[in-house]
Amino acid sequence: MGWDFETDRPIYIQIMEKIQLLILAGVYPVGAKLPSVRDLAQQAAVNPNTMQRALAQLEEEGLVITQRTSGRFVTENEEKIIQARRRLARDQVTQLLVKMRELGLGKEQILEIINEIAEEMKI
Amino acid sequence: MGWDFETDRPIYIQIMEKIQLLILAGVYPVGAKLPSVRDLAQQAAVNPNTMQRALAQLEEEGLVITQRTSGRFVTENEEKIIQARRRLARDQVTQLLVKMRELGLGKEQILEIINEIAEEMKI
DNA sequence: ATTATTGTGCTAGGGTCATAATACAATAAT
DNA sequence: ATTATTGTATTATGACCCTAGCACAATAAT
Repeated sequence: MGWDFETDRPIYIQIMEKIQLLILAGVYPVGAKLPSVRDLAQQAAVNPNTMQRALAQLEEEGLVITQRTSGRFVTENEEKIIQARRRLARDQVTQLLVKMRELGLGKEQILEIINEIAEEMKI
Repeated sequence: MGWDFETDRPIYIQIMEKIQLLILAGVYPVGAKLPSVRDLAQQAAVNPNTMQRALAQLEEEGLVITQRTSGRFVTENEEKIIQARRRLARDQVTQLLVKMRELGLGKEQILEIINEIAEEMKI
């Protein structure tokens, strides 16, 4: 199968973001063991080098901890996860509002579109 | 000066998106002449080849028309611009809602964050 | 004790992206 | 008529990305 990647951004960054999202969403819970580099690489249909690179990056964010020969684990620090989730959500919203304002839309128009699409997506 | 670019995506794509946004926002009005490839390249502090590539791409979207030796112009077809603006706005919102849902947030929480940030941005 | 699994490191090759430096043809400007 | 401006094309070079195919050291599993 493999994961879906956009063609215009480095794969290793998209992998990083995807795994981060899985952690923030609780798919990989606090303290859980991540699959091995090789397993994840196979899941994503990507070269192990690329997956290794993504995971090494993820480590710098502090959400993941490496134990040299037993594997990688989601941090036990739940507060860090909560804050990262909050920050990601706020960043996404900020990014949207900036772009909508650049398009010349006001708050009312923005909320209208959001409600319209939320309806379509059954949120 | 030069424009701001993210480091993780091709510059020519970011240029394409930026000029498209300027057109949709009316900074380059219907029928207006765009600056020349060389001028735009200098404004953006980018190689003319890169700017040329971005503009050639923009052309395929149909928002811009080229006249071989007099320059490039925003399309006279205002309806096309309106539709493109509407589509961009909807795509941005959809993209946000998908990500927020992946984060496990519900509609109420999403709207709360939006209002909070809209307040901070004085929208 | 042996084997398997873990993260990690290395080199080589092909592809895309961006820059640099020219060049050309068509037409607008003078 | 001459010059300047326009989009466009070409070649070369360096950087980064991704894959491929290895290899090694430490430890978990047997």
